Amino acid sequence: MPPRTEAARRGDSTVELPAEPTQAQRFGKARTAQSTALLEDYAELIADLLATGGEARPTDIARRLGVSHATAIKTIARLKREGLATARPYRGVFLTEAGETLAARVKARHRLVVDLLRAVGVPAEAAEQDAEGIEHHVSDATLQAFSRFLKAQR
Amino acid sequence: MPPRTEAARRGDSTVELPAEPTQAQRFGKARTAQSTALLEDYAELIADLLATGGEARPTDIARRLGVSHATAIKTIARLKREGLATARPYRGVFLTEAGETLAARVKARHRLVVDLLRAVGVPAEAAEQDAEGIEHHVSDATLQAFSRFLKAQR
DNA sequence: CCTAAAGTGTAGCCTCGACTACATTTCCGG
DNA sequence: CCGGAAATGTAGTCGAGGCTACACTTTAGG
Ligand SMILES: [Mn+2]
Ligand SMILES: [Mn+2]
Ligand SMILES: [Mn+2]
Ligand SMILES: [Mn+2]
Repeated sequence: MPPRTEAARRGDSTVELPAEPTQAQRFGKARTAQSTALLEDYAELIADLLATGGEARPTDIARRLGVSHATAIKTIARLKREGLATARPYRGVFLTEAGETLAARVKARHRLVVDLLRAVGVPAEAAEQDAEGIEHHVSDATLQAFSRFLKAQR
Repeated sequence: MPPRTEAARRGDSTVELPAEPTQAQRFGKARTAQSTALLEDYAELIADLLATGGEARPTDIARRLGVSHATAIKTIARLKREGLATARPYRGVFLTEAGETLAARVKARHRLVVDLLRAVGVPAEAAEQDAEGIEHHVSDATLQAFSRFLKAQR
């Protein structure tokens, strides 16, 4: 069953529209972003717990995320593997330099996304809810645009 | 090791800030949204292929998404399980009524997300790229706000 | 018409992220 | 000071979503 799609052959010198490889790259990047989303949320949350309560315990993390403590512990193991966190058994979780950097970036981004949603008229609770997922798919270019837009708003 | 977090006990009558169960629900919803993201992208793409080329073959779908054809076929099986698509062996994939409804909704939402990003100053390519991930986390309330904002823009 | 290339399908493997069940460690309160 | 509750850690299972390898249809084209 050879190609039925005779159009859109390689070799077209004149660009026209969202070509197939372009779309494939977009989907691929979106998949990559998703794979780091969980780590970002953990880093942000751990930093928050450390800042407020002074310690980040697996059970606290699990309760805040709405998952079992076993799940949290496994993901913390992944954070350690990726060099984002350390943990002393029965003594809580801590962020490495890289982890803190990530957390700070993620926190600022989260805030910016919520602010932009609010600025275009999204109700508070919907903005908070949607931002939790949206934030992981916002590129630097988009983030800068958000920032400029908010600055120009006032 | 009993609870160290004495504050924020259940029974607080005076609301104050993003409580723990609230945050857990947000994360949970974001996880749910993510689980349907792939099906949404497939539905949208299949509808697009059927509308333009007349047929949606596993290989075309795979190439457009940037995955192996085996992966595409497995996900198509999930679409069938969920009642969103049908397929006759060696004869391509089709959408059910539910699948078409989903595809239409997803396509409109995708467009709206891109338009809003562009409207707040996001460069074209970044808007297209980020929308691919963002779209799956935009609630109806947010979508309505986007629509209102764009209408008011002009 | 027949064959080889393209498409399709199946099987088996992997990682991630979720869960439950159970074992171990810590530490509070009587 | 010690017993039990809470927290922590470990093991095993599951489904989703990737992949490669291989077998089987279909069909274009010589
Ligand atoms: Mn998030
Ligand atoms: Mn966040
Ligand atoms: Mn998408
Ligand atoms: Mn889309």
